[in-house]
Amino acid sequence: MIRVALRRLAASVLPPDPLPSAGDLLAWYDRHRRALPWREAARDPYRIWLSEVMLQQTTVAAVAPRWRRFLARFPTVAALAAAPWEAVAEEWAGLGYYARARNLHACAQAVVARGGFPDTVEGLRALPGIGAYTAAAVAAIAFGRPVVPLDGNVERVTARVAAVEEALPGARPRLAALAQGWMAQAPARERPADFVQALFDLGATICVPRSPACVLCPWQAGCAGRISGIAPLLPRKAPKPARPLKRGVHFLLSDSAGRLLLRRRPPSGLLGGMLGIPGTPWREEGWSTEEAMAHAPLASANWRALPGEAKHGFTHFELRMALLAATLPPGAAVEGEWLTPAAAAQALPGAMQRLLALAEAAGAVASDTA
DNA sequence: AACCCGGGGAT
DNA sequence: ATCCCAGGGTT
Repeated sequence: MIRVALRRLAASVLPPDPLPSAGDLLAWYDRHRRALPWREAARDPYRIWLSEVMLQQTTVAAVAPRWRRFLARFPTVAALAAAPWEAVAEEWAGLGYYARARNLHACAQAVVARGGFPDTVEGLRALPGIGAYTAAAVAAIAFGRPVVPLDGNVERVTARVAAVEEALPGARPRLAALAQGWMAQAPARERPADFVQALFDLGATICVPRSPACVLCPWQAGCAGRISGIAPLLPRKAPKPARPLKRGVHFLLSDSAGRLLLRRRPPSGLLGGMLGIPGTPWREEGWSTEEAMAHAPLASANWRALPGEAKHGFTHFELRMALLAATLPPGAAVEGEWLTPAAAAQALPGAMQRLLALAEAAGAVASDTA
């Protein structure tokens, strides 16, 4: 209450904060911009869009090689649209947030159907997998629209420069308005693509979450957070709840050729549309052997428990999986797809790869270290 | 508004 | 162990 009163008093007595200089930031960007693969080519909306979707909650270092590999396999939006889902899923395996891949595929088909990418925020926003952030990012970077996408970098830079003490996510509209106000200045509005990427680079290389390098910052002189000494504490965030522990039991069935039984998971939900190793649902209560066996792909087989557990952390829960292994009895038929261990390691999400590693450590599958 | 959805790197 | 990352969809 006292703080709010003081801020009101200050606002009534002191002149308004000077706007950060877009020119200073752009001059810094011209000297220190990161060399990223999607900045090398001309402004191809397909390549920009692909990079933005891959970069959702995924680091630049992880995306760069996958972006190149994806484009080598699907060089155009038409090629992506025409590809079968299985090929897209295989190419996305390991990148996480698999709804991104499903929406990417649907978006490519929608873009081809309408004859190309829309060049406005509203048009982009209507496409599958394109939310407020990606619409603004593609509009600014690929089409030169003067809009600022609000990502984690821009949130952090803006909260610090303006010393916004309100916690996320409540502060988001205020931060977006502040950043959009900067874009309205010259020369930012003449270089929208560079200005938003300059904000990204500032947040990624100088205005980092912990220990920001304020002495190197082109905006240090006008940064209210630095001046008041609270920059490293911003932006404030609402506390997150603890993650529960869940357990599951999985079944690794090998045929006489050493191939493994996998099944395609349901198209929506956790790891949706991806291949998986058959198993029980994942729940907080543990599984008895009898109870788990009801979920086995084949009841009559030489199932044996492998030592240890596979652990995997998801955003909202921690997972521990036990693994039973068996070989396919002659003449038995089961539903699913048979893949070699090497092919499985290529196609499976990380959680399932943990199970494969457990099996390899127990000598239950051929380790493909060749 | 609340909840769901991966994986990897830095600290 | 925790935080963070060029977020989006569903209900």
